[in-house]
Amino acid sequence: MNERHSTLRDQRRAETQRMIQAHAVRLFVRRGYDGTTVNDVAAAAGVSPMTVYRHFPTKEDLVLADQNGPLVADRIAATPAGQPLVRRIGTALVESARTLTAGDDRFLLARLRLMISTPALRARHLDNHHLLQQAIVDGLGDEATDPDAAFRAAAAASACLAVMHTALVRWAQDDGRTDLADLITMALAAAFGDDPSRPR
Amino acid sequence: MNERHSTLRDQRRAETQRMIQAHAVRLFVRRGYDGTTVNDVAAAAGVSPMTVYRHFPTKEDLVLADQNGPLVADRIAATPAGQPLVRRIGTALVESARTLTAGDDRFLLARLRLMISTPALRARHLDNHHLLQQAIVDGLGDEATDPDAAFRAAAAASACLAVMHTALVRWAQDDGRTDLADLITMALAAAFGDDPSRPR
DNA sequence: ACCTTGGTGATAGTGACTACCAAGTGGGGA
DNA sequence: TCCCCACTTGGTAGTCACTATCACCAAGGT
Repeated sequence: MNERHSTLRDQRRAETQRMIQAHAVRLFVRRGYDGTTVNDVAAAAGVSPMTVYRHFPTKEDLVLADQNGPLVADRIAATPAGQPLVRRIGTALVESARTLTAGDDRFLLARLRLMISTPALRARHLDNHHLLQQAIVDGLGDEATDPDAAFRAAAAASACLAVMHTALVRWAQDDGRTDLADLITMALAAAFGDDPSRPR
Repeated sequence: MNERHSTLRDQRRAETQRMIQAHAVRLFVRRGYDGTTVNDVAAAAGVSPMTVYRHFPTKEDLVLADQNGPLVADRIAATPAGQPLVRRIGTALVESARTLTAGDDRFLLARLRLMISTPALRARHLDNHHLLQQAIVDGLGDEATDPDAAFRAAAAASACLAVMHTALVRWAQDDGRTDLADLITMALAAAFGDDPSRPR
């Protein structure tokens, strides 16, 4: 069939998505999330409302959509299996934060501030951790086969992700001045104990 | 003015709220959350849609509304300040779970299953932890005055709440057969390693 | 040259939610 | 006891997110 043929179409599709999202975030920042309708976004982007809904199923996705989720999950699955799970996940989260903040922070910060200040966005953003948590548990597949081990892994993963979210909130409040990786490290230490050498 | 005069009116108000919520959950369980409109709920409860919206600002509140939040926050504030925060919060959560499951579980379980299976409800339920987290940090007021201490407390609180949520999901999946307090204890041990028998 | 596929657009809905305004009712002060 | 008023409720008409269904067009492979 058509597996890798339609790279050009994929490129155009990705480009229109990026363009629509850029207009959306710009309008949301300027007029507020609730003060901006999807029709406004469509008009600003020069497309029909239908097109916006095709690329972003919900209005919230206009802010929340990114490709960072699987990246983090893969990084966690690649950590050595010997260490305790919270340390493995924590390390992967800190490394991901370093990668993420290496580029342009402004767009990321704008989106993050919207996510934190808007209840609907904050809720969905937290709920996305559910997917990441499942990906983590699945990525451990062979290590945690019985239900109890999977449950324990899920508990550890959710705790780490919640801690990261707290650090993200703090980072956004500080306008990105503090290093995100350091914030996550500090938050992880506060939650799980700050002894770096040995599992407690 | 009218401070404590209207106890009778408060009673009636609470009663109609309880009645509307009971009808709502019953319909949601039977026909599904998305398959039930607020008008359906209003009709089943014998009131106008307006009245439903007055008592429950959003459709989600028909499932999520309860009075357990402040109860937990108070219990945490009452824990001895000497112990590490995750242990204090964890203990309070386990005790709250015991209190909560002492009564009738069926209504609680039905609501919980709805919250877990319905994306919009799951998101809001997680977001409610944000309020509880803030209440915990505020309840510690005198103990954590500088911003860094508050940040660390927030990180610990969010981690504990996320772990509790994982236990709640497992509890609902087990139809409440396992003891909720035991599940929370196990999940806390998996995340924080403060299992008295064997730190991992 | 077909014609299949995928992106786009217009129309007409449904349903959650929000003013705004009208009416009844119970409770407390005169 | 009676009346006033706050509280609760109901109706109407709207906005807005989102969906279903139609048709159109522009590639891209055969």
